Amino acid sequence: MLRLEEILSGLNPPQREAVTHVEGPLLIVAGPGSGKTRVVTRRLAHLVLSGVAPRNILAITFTNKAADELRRRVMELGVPRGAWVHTFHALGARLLGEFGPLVGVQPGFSIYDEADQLKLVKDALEQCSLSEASWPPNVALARISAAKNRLLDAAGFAAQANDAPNRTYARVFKEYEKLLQRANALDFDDLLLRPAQLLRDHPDVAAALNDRFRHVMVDEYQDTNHVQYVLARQLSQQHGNLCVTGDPDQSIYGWRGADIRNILDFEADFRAARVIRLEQNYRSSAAILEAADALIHHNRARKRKTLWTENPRGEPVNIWRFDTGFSEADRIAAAIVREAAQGRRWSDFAIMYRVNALSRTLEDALRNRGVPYRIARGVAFYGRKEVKDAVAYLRLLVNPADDAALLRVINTPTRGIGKTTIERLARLAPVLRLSLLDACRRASEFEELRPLAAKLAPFVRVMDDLARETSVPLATLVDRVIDQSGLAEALRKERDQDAQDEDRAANVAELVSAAARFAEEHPGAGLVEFLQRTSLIGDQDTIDPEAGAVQLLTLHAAKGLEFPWVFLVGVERGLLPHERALSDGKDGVEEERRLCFVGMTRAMQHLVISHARQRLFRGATQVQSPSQFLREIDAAAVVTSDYDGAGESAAERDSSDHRIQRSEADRRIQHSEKARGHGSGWRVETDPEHAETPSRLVARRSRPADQGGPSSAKRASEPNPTTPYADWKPGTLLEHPRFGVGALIRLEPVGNETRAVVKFAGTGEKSLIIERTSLTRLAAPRKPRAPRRDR
DNA sequence: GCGGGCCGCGTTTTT
DNA sequence: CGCGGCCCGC
Repeated sequence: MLRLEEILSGLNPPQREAVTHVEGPLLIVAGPGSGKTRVVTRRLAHLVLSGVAPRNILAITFTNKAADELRRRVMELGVPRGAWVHTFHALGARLLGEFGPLVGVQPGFSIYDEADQLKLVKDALEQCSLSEASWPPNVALARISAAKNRLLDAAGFAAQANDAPNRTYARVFKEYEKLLQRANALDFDDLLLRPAQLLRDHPDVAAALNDRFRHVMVDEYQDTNHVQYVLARQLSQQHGNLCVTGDPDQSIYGWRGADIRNILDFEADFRAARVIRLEQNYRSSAAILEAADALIHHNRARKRKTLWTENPRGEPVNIWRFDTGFSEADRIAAAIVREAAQGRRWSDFAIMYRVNALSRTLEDALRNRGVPYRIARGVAFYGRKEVKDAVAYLRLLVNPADDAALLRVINTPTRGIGKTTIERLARLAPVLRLSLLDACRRASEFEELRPLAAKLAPFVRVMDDLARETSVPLATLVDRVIDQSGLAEALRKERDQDAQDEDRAANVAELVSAAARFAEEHPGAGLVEFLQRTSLIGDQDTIDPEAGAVQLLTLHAAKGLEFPWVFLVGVERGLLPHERALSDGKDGVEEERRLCFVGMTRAMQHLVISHARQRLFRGATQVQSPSQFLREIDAAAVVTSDYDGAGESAAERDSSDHRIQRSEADRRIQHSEKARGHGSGWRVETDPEHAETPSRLVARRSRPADQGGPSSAKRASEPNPTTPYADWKPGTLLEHPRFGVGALIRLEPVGNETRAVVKFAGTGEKSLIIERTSLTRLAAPRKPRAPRRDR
């Protein structure tokens, strides 16, 4: 059971003060590494200890990952279940599930993602007879989104549109809303806007929810936009028990509508608000903190905050200068290999950059040196085309009015239903006041559609057959949908024919596992809940700091994470601060500075900030100059090294320099070898438990083995190449064309097939159906790992 | 209806 | 340089 001493143990005075604050508005300004999550979880526990029922507590986060983490940690503290812990969007969806009809939202509504939205806007433009050339759909969409963030619906936007372009956008907005409503669909912004309207227009609901949620907590408050601010306010207006946590210095989503003033003005907005500052940093060395603090002091839009730490000073922050992005990448890869040889785990390192485009060079360098890595970007699982297709079938099943879903799948896999057919359908369905699916179904009843009926019939039959089976267990249903829609077969055929490096059939099969897992974790939940969840999952949720690999990520993706070693690359004018932000004036630059601050403060022990004098960008070499931010970092905390520049000192010309030169030659060798099918790769020692420790991860090089890598480590013994998987043991080395080499963790029977759970050092853990994927036992010599995009 | 090829474009992206 | 969208030809 909960005990006060336990809840307060190990807390510093301000942390303790924050945890024990119960009544009234509270702002916790939490600097980086100040134990914020700890305070939030303990505070929630303390509320319960003081007599608040868990079900009367609402905690709002920004990512699913943060919500899951908070839920888990609160439970570990011994707090009984019952508190609502959600992202803003999931909360909105849940409230609309309950009160939706009051604001015109019907049960079973679909949530449209950006692709769906874009399609809808294009349709709306067409309806308004506007050309996409003069009225770029993404601009229109941005206006609509911005309007919704300001709590304006189509009518509200029209009312305040006082110039010609905005009046046009207002027409598009109105049409867009009409299409959404016809599909019984909501976009992401609606998940916030509608609940805000609900609470505004229905005081009884507002009162009931204030009564239900006696205590409201909002995390990452610096990143709230206007609707979120309004929603937080509405939900706590009557009791005033709103506790927000955040750090204005880490507000990095202004470009997306986040309003830093929400946190800066909290005290003015919520009278008698208590403000508690968490300023002691437990994460970073004193040198790192000092450097970051010096940088952020150049911002004007801040809240007073004095960061300090009791941590040792540590090494100075390193600034590394390079001639090219290539030598930058290779030097970093080499440094990681050298550190790894000393016993650092691969997952101790992160490489951060402002734009995704910078990741390629780094990937190449890491691959060349046999370093396993993971990228936070990339098409996340639910973003993959084939998965979205499968999900669209499910959406259509739940919401037959979901026209966007229908358009996605009506000819996927191909059924000979093409542009003309679809156009005719789309033109007539609204006239007949039918959803597209109903129009398909009843095509033979209408003269204009009758010629199409024969072609449409098989598709309609698929949907009708599936609709009759929705009572089977979730995973079974998902499996049937994939199977009976013909998706499974089409993807299998595709795989067998053109042996591409991505196993899309395995990806949709994985959706079945995801459904099974969901059903297990959420007993009683059905397809509707599963879909709601999948619609709200983002890339962020795929970052796994524990994976046995170096993590590559954008600065935006880095927030909330920490790593013993951080490399911040490409810190050059035009890149960080980014040129597009420079044109936004001072506010733009301040946000870029905060971004840099976020990156720096992810580092625990070692921080390397690098820049190159020239960089290959968009096929052309660009001359780059160092970022102004480098000058703003306290010189006393920094050591600068010029790696291949002309003006370097003799002291700088150490062995690492030679390493670079040699590695340049190596790269060329590797390049030609790759072309001949002997590319580099890595292999995993046979103990998956320790797959991430460098001593077990053996870089396999085609060049001589004295390259400074962990080459002294034991080599994996060559596995027997031709044994059926029945005798595959944990630790067996397997190869997958997409994920590379991994170690088997376990086998599980799935019907009459077998699932292999495999830990890939690059990608992390995956479960794959052996029969349906080309998972092979590693044979020597290994084939080149399918290159992601080598030339 | 579908695939090949060409053209244009290219921050960041919690949901 | 690489991707995605779009157009055109089969």
